[in-house]
Amino acid sequence: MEKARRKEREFNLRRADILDAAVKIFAAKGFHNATVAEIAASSGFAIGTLYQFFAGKEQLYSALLTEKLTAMYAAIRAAVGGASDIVGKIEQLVDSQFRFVEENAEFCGIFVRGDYLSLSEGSAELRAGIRRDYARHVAFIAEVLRTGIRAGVLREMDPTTMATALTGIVNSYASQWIALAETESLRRKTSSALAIFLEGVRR
Amino acid sequence: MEKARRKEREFNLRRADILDAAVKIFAAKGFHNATVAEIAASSGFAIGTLYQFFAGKEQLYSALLTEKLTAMYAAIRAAVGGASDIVGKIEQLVDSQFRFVEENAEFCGIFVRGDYLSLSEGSAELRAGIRRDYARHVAFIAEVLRTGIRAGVLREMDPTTMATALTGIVNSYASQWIALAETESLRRKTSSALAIFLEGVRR
Amino acid sequence: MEKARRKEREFNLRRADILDAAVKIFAAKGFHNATVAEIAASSGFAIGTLYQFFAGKEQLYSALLTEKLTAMYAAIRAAVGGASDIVGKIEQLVDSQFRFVEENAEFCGIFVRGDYLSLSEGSAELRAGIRRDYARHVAFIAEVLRTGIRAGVLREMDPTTMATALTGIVNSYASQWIALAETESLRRKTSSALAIFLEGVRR
Amino acid sequence: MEKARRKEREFNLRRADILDAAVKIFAAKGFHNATVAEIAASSGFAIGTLYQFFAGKEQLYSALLTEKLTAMYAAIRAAVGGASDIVGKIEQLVDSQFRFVEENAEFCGIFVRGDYLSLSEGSAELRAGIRRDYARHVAFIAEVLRTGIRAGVLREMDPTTMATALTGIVNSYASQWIALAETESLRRKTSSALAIFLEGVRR
DNA sequence: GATGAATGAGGCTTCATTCAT
DNA sequence: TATGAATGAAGCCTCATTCAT
Repeated sequence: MEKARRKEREFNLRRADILDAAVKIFAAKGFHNATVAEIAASSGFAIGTLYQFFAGKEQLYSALLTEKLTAMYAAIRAAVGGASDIVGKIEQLVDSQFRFVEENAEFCGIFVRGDYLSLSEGSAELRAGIRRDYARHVAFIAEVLRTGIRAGVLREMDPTTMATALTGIVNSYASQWIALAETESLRRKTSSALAIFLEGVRR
Repeated sequence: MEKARRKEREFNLRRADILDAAVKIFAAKGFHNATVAEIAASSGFAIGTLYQFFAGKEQLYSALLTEKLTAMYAAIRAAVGGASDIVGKIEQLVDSQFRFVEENAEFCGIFVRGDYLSLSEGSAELRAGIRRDYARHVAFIAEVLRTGIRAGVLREMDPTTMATALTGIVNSYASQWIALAETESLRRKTSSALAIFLEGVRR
Repeated sequence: MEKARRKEREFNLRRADILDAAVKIFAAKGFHNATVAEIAASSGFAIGTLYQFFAGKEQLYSALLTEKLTAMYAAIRAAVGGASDIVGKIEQLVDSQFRFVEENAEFCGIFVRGDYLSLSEGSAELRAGIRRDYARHVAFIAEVLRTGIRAGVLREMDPTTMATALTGIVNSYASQWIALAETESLRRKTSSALAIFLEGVRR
Repeated sequence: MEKARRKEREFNLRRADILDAAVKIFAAKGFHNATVAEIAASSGFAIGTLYQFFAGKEQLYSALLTEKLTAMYAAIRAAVGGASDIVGKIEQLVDSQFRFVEENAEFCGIFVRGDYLSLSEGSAELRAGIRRDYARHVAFIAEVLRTGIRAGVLREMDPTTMATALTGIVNSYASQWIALAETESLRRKTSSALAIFLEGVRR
């Protein structure tokens, strides 16, 4: 059936419209201060319509976080996979994350704003899922770094600790960029972040 | 009047009791899921009594954040001031922050949990204040680092960017420690963080 | 036109299908907890289609009650009309009602469940109609009994009161049977009900 | 503490006020068409206040039914206990039930209206409880009648069936009285009901 | 000063009904 | 004619705040 196809495509488009509207509101006001009515109005649908796409406010929020983060992690892995040498991989790590932040500034604002997890106690599931995915991401980075250590390019050091430092630097640059609503490209900072991580700041 | 003194001292003690109870609740459930009734019960006061110490829930939360952060920044400055050379200052920067996190794990959990800013739109004031203080903190660190650059110890590089990287590393270590509820002292990680920041990870 | 005939017949068949599906749902969950979507799904029609047969949920419910009850009253009258003597008529009264309950257990469950009248204030009409029909039914029974009194078979007593007692006994037997989901035939109880009504329980 | 006493008494008074207001509304409009706001307004409290006395709308309704029915069953048992001979006991059974109906016409209207059980599927508990209590009541009546059979006063017959018939007659009289909003005392009908139950209608 | 019961605005969600396809 | 996605009014409930005791 051709019809079913089109239906599904339209469904996904509308769903994406809602998510787009929701990101803006959630990023601007936080989970609790955003109202379903507001998101509905902003997405151009009636309140009831949202409930045909998402089972509730929390599920909408949850879908937002989960899907975007999944995409981000995937993009980063793809970028890293495209580089051949260690340093290139680390550079891609930083650069692809910066690219994602630039392209999803509003979404990332949720994290800088800080309320990405202020949900009812019920949804420990989402919290756990996000944390698990983050842990996996750090583990992935650690694995990349471990290769560098084995290759003798990086210092002998716990790779997870190294990965923690790297994500810290990257997140901090990104947070600054978002918080200050800087217009200059964040990606220009890639080399700076990379340099500090690789060479340190001591002369 | 001696009486007025005692009154004030008692007032401050009670106020601190409330804040202590509030930290635990806010850290455990987030701003919106914590109820005033809960905080009152946990602090041993009646609901109405809380309103004699704080004008409202947001103000209580605000006081909590502001005062703790002020103390933290002050502690860091004091620690840095106690060191004479650049590297020692940077070490104190890291170490004193780690110490604060260790001693205020619950409070810092608020930040890792992420909802430190999920307030009503009205309190943009608090948000702005926290951001301003953070910016000042970064500026302070940048100033320390600038001295290091001038002294030829650190690389020629934008000191604010350097400071951003440093706070990123420190926060990332701290977040990991809190999120994983690690028991081992966070301060043991000081040298590791310092090494990465100063020397980088490249062999 | 032959076509119009077939159309009408089809219309009535579909209508009956919907009513059949509706009885089950209403009986199981009550008027308010049953949803139109549920009835539509269960009857195999689309939601919108239901509205071509019934003007609304209440009207559907109303039609259900009215038509079934009308059929029941008619069946009872027919049965009573088939008997020649008073006692035979009363026996038919009881027996035909029991038969209807057995054959329409789900429908009667609506009454035992109790929400046959929990409608919006608007539909006082239906309420009134059902009550009127019930009053007529009681009046009909009273008339039958009056004949018995005149014939000297029954005690001198207000026939309406007698009729009230009889319907009470019958309804009570039926309710028990439905509530306990008994498998044994309810009609076996006809003689028992009749005996109590006619002879009483005193030895 | 004298204070706690008074508090509790006041609490119960207010609670009773709410129940009184609720009976009227529920009886007039049914469970689903009655709104919490309406009950609150009618009882002179704010909406939120109701929730300090009852956990929710269903619990309020549930308390209403449970408490009233418990009182009714208790009153009936007390009345029956006060009679010495079988016939006197049966008479008390009928009379005390009629008295309760007269004194609680509004409440009993809930049953005549019929929606006493149209609750969400969740509260099967209440439904089960009411049915259990009713079964116990019938069993109690059956026990009384069994004594009459043993004493040779009543016919040899299944006492539960007899009890079913008796409750049917009584309920039917009561329903008529409520439905027709008759002003004449229902208790005058006690002897009529008793006569039919004991002697039947056959001359 | 301390208390905590009362308040009621505001949020999330449901579902009967409509109407464009 | 049949469909079922969209609609939005209306209801239940929460909880920060007040104020009479």
